[in-house]
This record gives sequence, structure tokens and C-alpha cells, in this order.
Amino acid sequence: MATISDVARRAGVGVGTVSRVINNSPLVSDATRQKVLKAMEELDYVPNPFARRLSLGRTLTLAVIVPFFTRPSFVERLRGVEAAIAETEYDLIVHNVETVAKRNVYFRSVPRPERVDGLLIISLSPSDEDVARFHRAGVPTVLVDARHPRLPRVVVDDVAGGRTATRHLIDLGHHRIAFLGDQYPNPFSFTSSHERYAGYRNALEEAGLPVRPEYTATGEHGRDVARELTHRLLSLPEPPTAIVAASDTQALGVLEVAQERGIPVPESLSVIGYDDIEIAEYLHLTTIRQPLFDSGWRGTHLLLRAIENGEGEPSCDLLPIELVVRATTAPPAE
Amino acid sequence: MATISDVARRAGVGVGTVSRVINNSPLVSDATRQKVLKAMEELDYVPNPFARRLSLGRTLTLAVIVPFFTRPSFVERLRGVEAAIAETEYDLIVHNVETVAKRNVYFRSVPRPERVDGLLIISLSPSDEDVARFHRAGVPTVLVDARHPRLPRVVVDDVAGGRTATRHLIDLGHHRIAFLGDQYPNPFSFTSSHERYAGYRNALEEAGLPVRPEYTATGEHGRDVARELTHRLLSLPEPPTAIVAASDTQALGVLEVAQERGIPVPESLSVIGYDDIEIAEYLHLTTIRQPLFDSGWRGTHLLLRAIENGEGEPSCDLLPIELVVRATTAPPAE
DNA sequence: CACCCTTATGGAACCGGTTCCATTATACCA
DNA sequence: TGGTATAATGGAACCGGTTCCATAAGGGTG
Repeated sequence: MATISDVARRAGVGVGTVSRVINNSPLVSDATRQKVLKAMEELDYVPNPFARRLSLGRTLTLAVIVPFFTRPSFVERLRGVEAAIAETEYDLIVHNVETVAKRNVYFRSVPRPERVDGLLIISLSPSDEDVARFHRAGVPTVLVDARHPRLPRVVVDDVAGGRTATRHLIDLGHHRIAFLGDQYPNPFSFTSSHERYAGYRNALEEAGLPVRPEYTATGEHGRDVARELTHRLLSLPEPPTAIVAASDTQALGVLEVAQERGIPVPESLSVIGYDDIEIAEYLHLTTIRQPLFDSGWRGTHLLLRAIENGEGEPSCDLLPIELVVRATTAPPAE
Repeated sequence: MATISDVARRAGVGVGTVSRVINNSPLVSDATRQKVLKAMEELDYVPNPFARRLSLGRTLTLAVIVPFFTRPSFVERLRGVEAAIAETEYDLIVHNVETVAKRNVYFRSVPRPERVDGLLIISLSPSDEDVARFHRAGVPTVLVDARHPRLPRVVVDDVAGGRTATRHLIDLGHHRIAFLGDQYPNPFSFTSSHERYAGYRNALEEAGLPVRPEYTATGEHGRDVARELTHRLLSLPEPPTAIVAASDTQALGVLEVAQERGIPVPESLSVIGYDDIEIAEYLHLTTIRQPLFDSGWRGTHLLLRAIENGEGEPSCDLLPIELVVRATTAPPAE
């Protein structure tokens, strides 16, 4: 591979001049610039990025730590991140977290200034201790779909989302509304389901409806667990006429069980999901849409700005949610 | 940040010795090793990876070029890649391709020895010219779900998959079987749909059934286009009693249209998909399962081996496919 | 014409590691 | 006891860039 001094020799100039051409310095005459560009072309020269980074003292690398990057909602966020980074000179390294141990390892080993210029964390809320470490390391860090008062973040208002979903059912005339979500606390400290639950409670209270404890069903995230929970809810002496699911995936479990038990949706049971993943449209699932791609995109821009200008006061971008009414919600039977 | 000479100074040794400790050289006495480890601990020292790479002359980085990394089947392959790399000291850089222009840019700029130690290409078949360039650059390259005679690759036998799917329908008693897939040639040179089509034809011919041109419907990949194509097939004077779809996504489009037109599945129309993505199980879709995660995993190991031992004769790993019979296929009505 | 300022340029020093070579200390052997 | 192989160590050179500093050439001014 050709190096910068090969180019310098061929063009009959010094290495400093070649470097200046590479970095578009105005301190090069046009004639010289042409000579150098010609030599670079002839040698098929591309600067060694690692030498460049070492010398610049910047890594030109961003890392993202993301849990379960196969789940559709995380993939969509990642796509936003990728799209934003593709326009820059940064490389992106993705760290996929599937166990708490892995998360802890990454939280310790990734945010180091000699490793990355910035860190993006998706859907994982770091502890105070973690955040203190990030700050000590001096690595700008941005959260997407996660919270910490001392870090800039892009979030959607999950409380409002839960409230909107529940409100929609109340407006249709439902009184017996159940909530099905992730258990809380959970090993990863995922909070979104819990906040949607808070919104659910708010909406009930605002409408003067009781919050019946037997109508709260939580468990590990996933369709299979959601199925079990649904069976439990529908076997109650007085079963709910509507279910708010904390995610579309869980709503799928509900729909599946309803079908198995011969309960027509939406005639005898209304179901609302959350996320509006691709399959939701196919299934005509009423749901709460959140701007997944956009959250990744904006988080990345927040991070790039923090790297540019220093961190400043941690900002909090609140993205809007949107109710998408399809065919799984309707007024109750009676 | 502490550097290697800070550690050397603190431990009262030379930088060479510290480097030997870092790299587990046996040429360090136990006493010295302990002193150095203690100094590293106290200074919270971690070697600068970029300096290390520059000095080693290896990038310790692998790149993967993957199209549409939100599509479920690609995500699952990527997860296999990620899992294999997480066990090594390599970093992974993901390049997402959504346009032909982007693919061409990545095919030119990514495979450079000063940039990556190895390249993995998923589902994109490079041209002869591309491959010649890869070889000239001296970057070991492995294909997953793509083919080129001069590159090692991990593929599934798409012809066999298409034949198995079609055969299943023939065995059920169908005679009027249509194929719905991607158009070919297409801008990305995706070949899998076309090969599945070849398998479809083989199966028909083996069974002595005619290949009716009006039963071949191809178009851009996606559910919406699949819907249109399905409408066309079902509006034929003699509509098919079964449809082989080249992917689960396209099978979803078929199911959706069948439902809209009030055609019961599988009683009046059998549908079989391909991939066995997560949602297929939920929809009880009969399909061909291919080992997606495993393909990424094995491709990565092939690449690591090629980096270790030099490339040798390009190998071709053929992964098995499997028929998964669920509830969307049955004998024809009459 | 001497002076100063600006523009262009070459090249050494540096980024933080690895590795090779020279040197010293120790052990073993005849 | 001298000689030699071996283990342990320090440090210079190097990887391939960037940047700063010194220097030269040209242009304008009094």
C-alpha cells in the first residue's frame, strides 16, 4: 500500500504538503495541489485511517450499545443512527446486549476516549455510578429511549402514550380495561413499559374508573409470556373488555389467544398495542406509533453536536406519539 | 489518559517490558509482571487500540456489507455475525446498503487492507470486476447468501428450497401452482428468488406438470407489490390453487389479498413462504426454513480462518433447508 | 532598495503502541 | 574458573499520519 511519503516523493513535494492537500488546507498553491492529486491518483492512495486517528488524537468512531438488536423496534432505531452517521466521516461500532453481564461489560469497557469519540445508548438506562464513570472518562454520551438527568437524551413520552391508548378505549365506552406489560423492576431496568403503565393508571383515574389490581398483568417481554398473561386475564370471573399492551409484540400474543379461545376481536375484546412495527399494519392492529427511526437519527445528531461543541446542559428531546386507529378496537359489546 | 510509558515509569521498567506484559509474552519474570500489572491497575490503563493497530499493521476490524438491514432475514444473519465476532478481539463495522449507488461505493471503498482485515458480504453478489479488485487489494472476503466462484461462501440451496416447497404442494394434490417472487434481473442482482423459481420449475417438470407462463408473477420485493401480483394471479380465468412465494414477506401479501377477496386459506388456496421469519409462526404459515443465524456465524468463522491461514481454495458451505408445515397448505378443494 | 508581511513549502517531532537488537545477570558445564 | 547458553530487560526505530516551526520566495510600501 502506498503511504503519504510515497505520494510526496512521486509528486516531488514534502509530506507536510501532501497532508495539507488531504485536509483541504488553503495553504497550498493550485499547481502543487494538482501535482499531488495526480500522484495520489496514480498510486491509488488512500490515507491510513488508523494512523490518521492516532495522530489526530480522535478516534472518528462512535459506538452504540443496544439491547436485543433483533427486536423490530430496536432495529428501526438503529437504522436512524446508521443513516445519520453515513453522512459523516465517523465509523459506527454496534454492541449488542443480550445479558445483564454483557451490558455491564460494555458500560465499563466501551466509553473510553482512546476507543470512541462518542457513545449512544439505546433503551438502557445507566445508573448514577455508570454516568459518573462516563463523565470521568470524558466521553460524550447520549441516551435514546432511556433517561438520566445528567445526560442528553431523546425520549418519547411513554406516560402520554399509555394515557392516550387507555383514553382511546375509555372514549369507546370501555370500563373494564386491563394492562399487559413487562415486569418492573427488571434486570435491564427497561422503564418504558412501566411508564406506559403509569399513563394507563392516569387515564383511568382521570375518568373516575377504578384501577383494579387483577387487571394488571406483567411478565418477561415476549409473545409467549404475553399469551400466558392473556389467558390469565381472560379467565377472570369478570374479564376485561379491552387490553392495553405495552408493545405490539405483546399485543400479538393477546390476539393469538383471543383467536384460540374463539373471542372475536374487536367485537368482544379490544386490543391496542404500542410501537407500530411493520407487522402491526398487516394485522390491522390499533396501536401507538412512536418515531423510532427519528429517535435514532436525532440522538445521533445530538451526539455529534456534543462532540463538536462540548456537552453543555443536558437537553431532553421529547418526540411526539400518535394514536393509530385500525381494526382491533371498537365499543364494548353490551 | 495513561500511556504505556506512564505505566513503565510508574512500574520502574521499560516500555518494552510493559508491552510484553500486555501481550502475554513469556519473557517477563513473575515479579516484574506483578509490578507492571499493579501499575496498570493503579493508572486505570488500557492500551490505545489505534496505536496498537498501526504498529501491528493489522486493523483488527471486520466490515460487513448488507442490504436493507431492517429486513428480518438480514437482521438474523447479522446477529450470527455479531455473535461470532463478540468472542474475538475484532471490531465490526456494518455498512447498510439501500441503493445500488451505495453498494458500488462500499464495494470500492471498504475492501482496503489499511481499513479492514476482512470483509463479509451478505446477499449481494459481486461482479467479476469487483472480485478482481478484492483480490488485488488482498482483503480476505467471504460471501453469505451470495455466490461467486472465486470467493468462499456460505449458501443455502435455494433451488432445492424452491423444489421442496413446490413438491410439497404437488404431493398434496395441486396441479395449478403459481410462483410469486422478485423480478430478475434486478438492480441488486439478488439471485435467491430466481433460484427458488428454478427449483419450482424443476419440481413441476419432474412431476410432469406444465410450467404455465401466466403462473409466474414477479416484481419488486415487498408486501405491497406482492399484493398486486396476487390480485393478478387470482383474477386469471383459471386461477391457481396454490402459490409458492419466494419469501415470507411476499407470502404475507398473498394471505392478505386472499382474506380481502374472501378466499379461505388453505381450503381454496394454499400458500407457502420462505425464510421462516418470526411472524411466520404467528400466522401459521407453511414455509421453508433456512438457518439464517447460522449462515452469519459460519460465514464469519470462514472469514476468520481465511485471515489466519490465507485464503486457499474458495470453499462453499451448503446449509440445509427444512420444510415447516403449518396451516396454510392443504389438498385442493375439488 | 531595504523592510516587512503574506503565502508556500519542507521536514522534524509527535501520537502510542510493537519489535528487534544490544546488554546485563544468572545458570550450567567442562 | 573461564566460557557459553539462556532468561530478562531497556530503549531505539518504526508504523503512517498531522502539525508546528523554520525558511524561502514574492509583493507591497516608504
